[in-house]
Amino acid sequence: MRMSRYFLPILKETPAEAQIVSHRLMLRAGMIRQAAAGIYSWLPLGFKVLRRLEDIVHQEQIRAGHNPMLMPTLQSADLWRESGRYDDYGEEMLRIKDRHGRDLLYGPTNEELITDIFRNNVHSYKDLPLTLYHIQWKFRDEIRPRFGVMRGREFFMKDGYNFDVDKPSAIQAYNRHMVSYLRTYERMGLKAIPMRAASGPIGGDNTHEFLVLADTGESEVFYDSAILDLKLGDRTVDYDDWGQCESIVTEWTTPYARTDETHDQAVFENVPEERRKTSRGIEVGQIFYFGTKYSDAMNAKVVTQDGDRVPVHMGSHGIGVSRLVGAIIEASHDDNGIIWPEAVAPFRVGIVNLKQGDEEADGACDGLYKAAMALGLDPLYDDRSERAGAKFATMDLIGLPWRITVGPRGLKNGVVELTCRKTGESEELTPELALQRLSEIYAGI
RNA sequence: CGGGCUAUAGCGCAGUUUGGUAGCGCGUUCGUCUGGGGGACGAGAGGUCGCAGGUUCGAAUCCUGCUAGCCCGACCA
Repeated sequence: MRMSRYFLPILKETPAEAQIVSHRLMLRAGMIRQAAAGIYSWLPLGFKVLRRLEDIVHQEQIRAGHNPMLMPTLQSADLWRESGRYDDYGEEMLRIKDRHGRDLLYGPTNEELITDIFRNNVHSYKDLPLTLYHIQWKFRDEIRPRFGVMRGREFFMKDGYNFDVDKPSAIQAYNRHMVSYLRTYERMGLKAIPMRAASGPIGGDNTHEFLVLADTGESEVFYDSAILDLKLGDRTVDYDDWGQCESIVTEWTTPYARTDETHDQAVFENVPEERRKTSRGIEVGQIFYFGTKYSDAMNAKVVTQDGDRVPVHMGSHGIGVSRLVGAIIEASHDDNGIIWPEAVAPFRVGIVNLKQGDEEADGACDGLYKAAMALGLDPLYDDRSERAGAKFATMDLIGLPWRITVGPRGLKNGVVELTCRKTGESEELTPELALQRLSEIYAGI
């Protein structure tokens, strides 16, 4: 993309309403604009990041054998009356009437709808296990939305639901989800720690939250620092292998890691003192096993091998995709702006032309730009007639992981400069070598 | 929902106390000079002062009502 044709309304000054760093940077970098309290438009740069995250979530869910689908944002109140949650959910649920006076709601989650789909179409144990998920906009009418996309009213979320014939296989689904989530966050360049959680309004006993450590996090967290060293890396996971999933879950849930809701100081003190850490965390996902809560209420039953009709065991699992955009920025930025992990960067490389209008510089940049596109490097070429300082400041603000700087001084010697946003380190290379280097970096991502 | 606060040009703000017809910085447009970390000079454009009503010769300024947004708390992925 050429910046001269890109819609990138960056702000030099910080808008008054933004309090935390991710909100400030998302506004300044032209990623979002507020439409109403807690409701945002995603401008091209923000939308690109959102899509990158969505893609990663889909890939990892499909890899785990889960079925992508799409449910509507608006739901009929009737199903929620059936589960009893129409009254339980309270003011957070946005209630709407259609022209016929029928009660609708903007879905804050989808247990009822998915259970309805399930009970109408699945009747036998032979169709299990089954996990359905979608990535869709949700709405919770928070009393006080704040912190930009971190706590908006409208948010983009992956929510998935597993259906199993009994508890052991539902626990395998739980484990499978934990592993797939660990992979998902790791691919995004994030350290998200599974922590034992309280179950909240969805219900159930078996639940973990995934938290990204950041000073601005909403939860206080207590953990054994040994958990930070755990990595899936390039381990291959067979999601049908119950033993393997269980051992990975055991590995990740053995070190102490809890939020303030479930924290137990006595247990925590068994952790060696030097590894005992307290911090704040942003919740970016949660998994639940809640048994037959909804299948009982909504009569979702399957026939077992023995011919019995039993309520199906369920769990639900969520990843806050739009919130992750903010969480990643909270965890990865400096005074100059955002620092995107390579896997989620909106563009993989920025090309800065230091002397727009100079025949040699323009020519070199055009060549680099086309070659980078051909290599799939998705470059953003700053071809504006701005001065060097303004172009650098823009690139730093929007946080592309790599920058190629092209100017007359280097071109005299046949080189351009490749700079890493994160470390600030630069290297002079021929344009060909710079592209080759980037291809290698991105080959594994 | 309780407490506090704000609303003036695209953004950040001053002006409101003491009423006299709106200003600064950034951005933006045009021109010239520039050209490796938000450059300089010159000339422009841009505002029903959140909305409605009232007081007054006259309201951004005073009064009443409303709306929207922000912060703290409770709540929350």
